[in-house]
Amino acid sequence: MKIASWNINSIKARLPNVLKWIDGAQPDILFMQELKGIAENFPVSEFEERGYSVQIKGQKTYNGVAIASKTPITLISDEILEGDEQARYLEVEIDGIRMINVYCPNGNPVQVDSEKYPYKLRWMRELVDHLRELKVQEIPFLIGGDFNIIPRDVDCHDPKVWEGDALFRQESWDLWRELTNMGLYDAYRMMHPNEDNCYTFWDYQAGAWPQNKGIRIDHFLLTPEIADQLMDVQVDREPRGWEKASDHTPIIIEL
DNA sequence: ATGGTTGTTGGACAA
Repeated sequence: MKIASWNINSIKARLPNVLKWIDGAQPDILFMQELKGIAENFPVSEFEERGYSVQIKGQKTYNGVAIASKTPITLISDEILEGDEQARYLEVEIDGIRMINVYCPNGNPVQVDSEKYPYKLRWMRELVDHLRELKVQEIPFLIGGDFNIIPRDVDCHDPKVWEGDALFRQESWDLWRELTNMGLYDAYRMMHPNEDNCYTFWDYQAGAWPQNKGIRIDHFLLTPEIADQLMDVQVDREPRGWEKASDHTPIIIEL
């Protein structure tokens, strides 16, 4: 079973690229983030024509997440923070496996007069607590998406550039540590423990892509039962080089 | 240090 995650940065702008990639890569399941539109405007039929069911949590202009799956999707929950206006979370069951698609808050700018960073930490705190609860209930699960956390120095081209950034600071690392220390396995690092050419995001600006100045912020985390079934993990850099590319590229796990 | 780009929108704001 191939499961992919891709921050597509607008389903409207990216539809041709997304369909092209799906037709080639043939994932069984695709997590999408940053739809940047309401559910009513999601091109459901384009996915159904290709044999996918779709679950959407949309919002005007910002955020938005969706899951496309070859086998039926059962919705468990579509928010992690109660009453959150931002569409960032989908928890479902597919093929008897609990799956969570997240678009975690970016958190920048980090400054006293901005609510962005406190919101990131609040959101992630709620996520960590919820995943702990799933562990207590002994529910095997996988969680994938744009975590907006650079786990370690090796996950970015130049740690100096990211110093102080919301994606690369102590509170974010502490939360990542909680995720891994509760027994969730970073799928990419299971298969590629020392790979430094591992990036999933390159900024549109300043030639980040041609100079390969990227960061690894799109992740899959697996409970041990799922991790035992992991066969392969790849980052597909090809779509980042296409015309009208998203600034992220897909990460694919194979169970 | 700043700005560089893309997307939603039709001027900022987010990333």
